[in-house]
Amino acid sequence: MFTHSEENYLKTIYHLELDSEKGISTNAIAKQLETKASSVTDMVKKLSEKEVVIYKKYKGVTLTAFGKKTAANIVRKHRLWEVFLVEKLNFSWDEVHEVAEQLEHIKSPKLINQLDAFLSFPTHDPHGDPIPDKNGNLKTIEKSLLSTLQKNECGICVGVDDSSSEFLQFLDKKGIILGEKITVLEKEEFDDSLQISIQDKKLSISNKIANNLYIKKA
Amino acid sequence: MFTHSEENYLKTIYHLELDSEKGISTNAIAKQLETKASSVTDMVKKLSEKEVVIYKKYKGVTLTAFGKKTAANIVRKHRLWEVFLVEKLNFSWDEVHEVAEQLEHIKSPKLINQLDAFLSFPTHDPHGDPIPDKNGNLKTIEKSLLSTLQKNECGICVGVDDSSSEFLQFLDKKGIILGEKITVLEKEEFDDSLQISIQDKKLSISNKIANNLYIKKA
DNA sequence: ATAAATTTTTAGACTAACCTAAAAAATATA
DNA sequence: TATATTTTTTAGGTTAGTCTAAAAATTTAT
Ligand SMILES: [Mn+2]
Ligand SMILES: [Mn+2]
Ligand SMILES: [Mn+2]
Ligand SMILES: [Mn+2]
Repeated sequence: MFTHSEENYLKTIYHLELDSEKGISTNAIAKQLETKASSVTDMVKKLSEKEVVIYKKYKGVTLTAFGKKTAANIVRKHRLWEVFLVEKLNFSWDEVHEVAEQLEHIKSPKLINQLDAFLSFPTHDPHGDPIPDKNGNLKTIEKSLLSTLQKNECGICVGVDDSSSEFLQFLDKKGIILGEKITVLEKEEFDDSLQISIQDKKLSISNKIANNLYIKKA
Repeated sequence: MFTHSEENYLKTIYHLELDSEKGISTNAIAKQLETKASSVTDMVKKLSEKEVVIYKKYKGVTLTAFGKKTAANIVRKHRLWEVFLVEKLNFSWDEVHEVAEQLEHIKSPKLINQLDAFLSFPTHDPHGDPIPDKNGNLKTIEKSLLSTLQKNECGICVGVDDSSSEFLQFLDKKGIILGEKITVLEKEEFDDSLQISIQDKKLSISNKIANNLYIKKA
């Protein structure tokens, strides 16, 4: 139905649409896919032909309902494979993205349904991102950035915003693990750094870190 | 390193070389890959550039040592994925080929090593075909076609020659399962059909079937 | 409101992987 | 051995997906 490349475009547009109201610009897509805006223009014309996006020259693109569902399914596959790699093949959470990037393009509805069952129908991937259901629906939980918590507030660490290996490895080193309770002990005014406790340990983290960690308020 | 298409060519040449002494003709490759001989000529030139095959105009191609190792690794991936699909995801042996055909192209050495371990280092795929080791070496066991057995001889059913879904589903229907002991009760002269026993059942099978089942003599 | 800067599209070109039709080489046949 | 048949290669063309450079549209700044 869709080529490897078309699928990557769809997924990118899907992600970009999640945090933006307006049409997605060719430049934004190009930046994400590390390609050129002119290549994006060509591709969005094709995607428009295939009725997965609405494209108005100079106005950017938006996914159609069909496009959204198609894209969500690719995201579903990506995240399920990530769970598989971590849970079953002992990959660490900073190693899975690249491989999932390939696996997400495997075409077999049975494969993905069986995988889902094999993994006991996970709801989130190793980075705390929600896994779309078969119909492409995302159930979004209300989560806040750690940086928005006040002194003495606490919550469960449920996800990361930046999921680069560098950041993930940094979290590993600090001992910050998804699913653990984090309490803000102290909040420094002048640099917005935090003193937190997690698993009986106390540690100090910068605002940059706090801006990339999601907390579900208790 | 190699494109999806190059990998498919390598794998095809590898399989064709297993039962042929001479160079593999462009026509043979074209037939297998359902493409045209002229396309094959183009591709073998490229593969020759990349030093995975030796190509002499009008003389066919042969894999180099490097090409053989590369091809064996693709076959290794294909067969490990087939095991995974059957053992872990409840696919039946007639459904796995198409999906493995896609999965074999996923590039990640760690993935395949971990998968191998996860599956407890299987030596054969669901069709009884051997899985090459990390270095591309195949350990071939001596097996015979069921059609070569004489009356009252017996052996373990270890593989199929034809692994089309039609044939595999036919075997399922008949109750012929890999790993089971088969005894030849009777051999008809005029049509080479056999009366066999398997798992306490007696059944009659045609020569065509007997020519597509491998037996390890007891 | 005009001009300048930025963004986006168009035009033209490239490569990979195919194709068809024609030419050339190898093989089979008389 | 000469001729006919088959196999293989070459020549030229197509499509997908990419690129650079130039043109056009939009946005920002004066
Ligand atoms: Mn991808
Ligand atoms: Mn993820
Ligand atoms: Mn393949
Ligand atoms: Mn197989």
